[in-house]
Amino acid sequence: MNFSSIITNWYSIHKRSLPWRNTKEPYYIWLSEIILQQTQITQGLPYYEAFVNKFPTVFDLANAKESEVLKLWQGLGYYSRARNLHKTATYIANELNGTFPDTYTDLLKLKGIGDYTASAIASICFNKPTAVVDGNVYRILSRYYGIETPINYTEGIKEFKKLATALIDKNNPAEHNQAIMEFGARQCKPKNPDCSVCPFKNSCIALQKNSIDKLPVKLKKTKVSNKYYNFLVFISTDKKTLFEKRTYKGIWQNLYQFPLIETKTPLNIDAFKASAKVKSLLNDISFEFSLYNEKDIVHKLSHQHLYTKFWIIEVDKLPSEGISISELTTFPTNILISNFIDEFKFPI
DNA sequence: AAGGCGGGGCT
DNA sequence: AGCCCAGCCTT
Repeated sequence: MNFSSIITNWYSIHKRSLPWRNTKEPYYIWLSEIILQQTQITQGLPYYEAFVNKFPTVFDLANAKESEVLKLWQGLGYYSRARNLHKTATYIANELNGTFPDTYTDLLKLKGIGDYTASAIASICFNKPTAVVDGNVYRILSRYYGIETPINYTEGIKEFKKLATALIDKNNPAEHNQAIMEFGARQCKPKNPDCSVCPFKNSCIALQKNSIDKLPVKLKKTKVSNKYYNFLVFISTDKKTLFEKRTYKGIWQNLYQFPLIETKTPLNIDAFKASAKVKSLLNDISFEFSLYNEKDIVHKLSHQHLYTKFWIIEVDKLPSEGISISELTTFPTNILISNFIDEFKFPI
């Protein structure tokens, strides 16, 4: 049996039942692929269900406001996916009459669709022999063939794409692609795979050379920077607060948050009171403030650690136009703000 | 070519 | 604490 047959045989026995495996409708496959980018199935699954429920067709998604899409995406991370999802839905609904492109090349032109996703949709929906190369495929191929080329540089990316393309079953690319990814997720796992039950145990180079835990090779280290976030949680006597949209580039673009003072070093109470933002906002206003959390809440992103304080500022009247506290949960926010709103006892 | 972009789970 | 996850976009 060749590589593809072994993989698809394994898949026919071990595959999980997942909602997007019951359809070849491009809209649903696209939705699932975007949600699952850099996201484990257990984390993405409830979001997929929510999106299918709220936006059953690409037209429903296109007709929504971006803030509605972000609200449903809240907590999933990599929010550019949601913004691009909405942009592409609008394009497909309005310019393509709701019909998805059916080739790798045309799919690749869409916002938010790169090599992996174009290959996935073209193969699963349109039976094109376009091989997917995701984290699972890198791991399986590097181990099985004992390939030590780093997977995060151009040379490795091209080498693995070429190999995956050579291996794909042209008669059944949809099944092949899904099978190899499921095999990577369930059998050829990153840590402690049970190679004793692997169908490739007699031919896997890494297993023979005892190098399973060294492959795939990935060189870059993401360096993490520390930042100090001070959120200003205003509470007025008429039960309003200030909530702002992050319109600038960077993390959490187009999500909402309390007014923020960002510093490179911790902000003590005196520095907080002396800060330009506090002064400008609270000039000529009487207020009382307290600190919600004495110890910083540490919010860890892949490339930043955010040491966060929430400052509670009670005022008679807001320094500028605000929103009703009861409306807070209708705005899309990051998980940090969302958790605070859930846990803090606002006087509603 | 390199770096930014989230949040959760596992070891 | 570090790595990984059905990657993509901008610079």
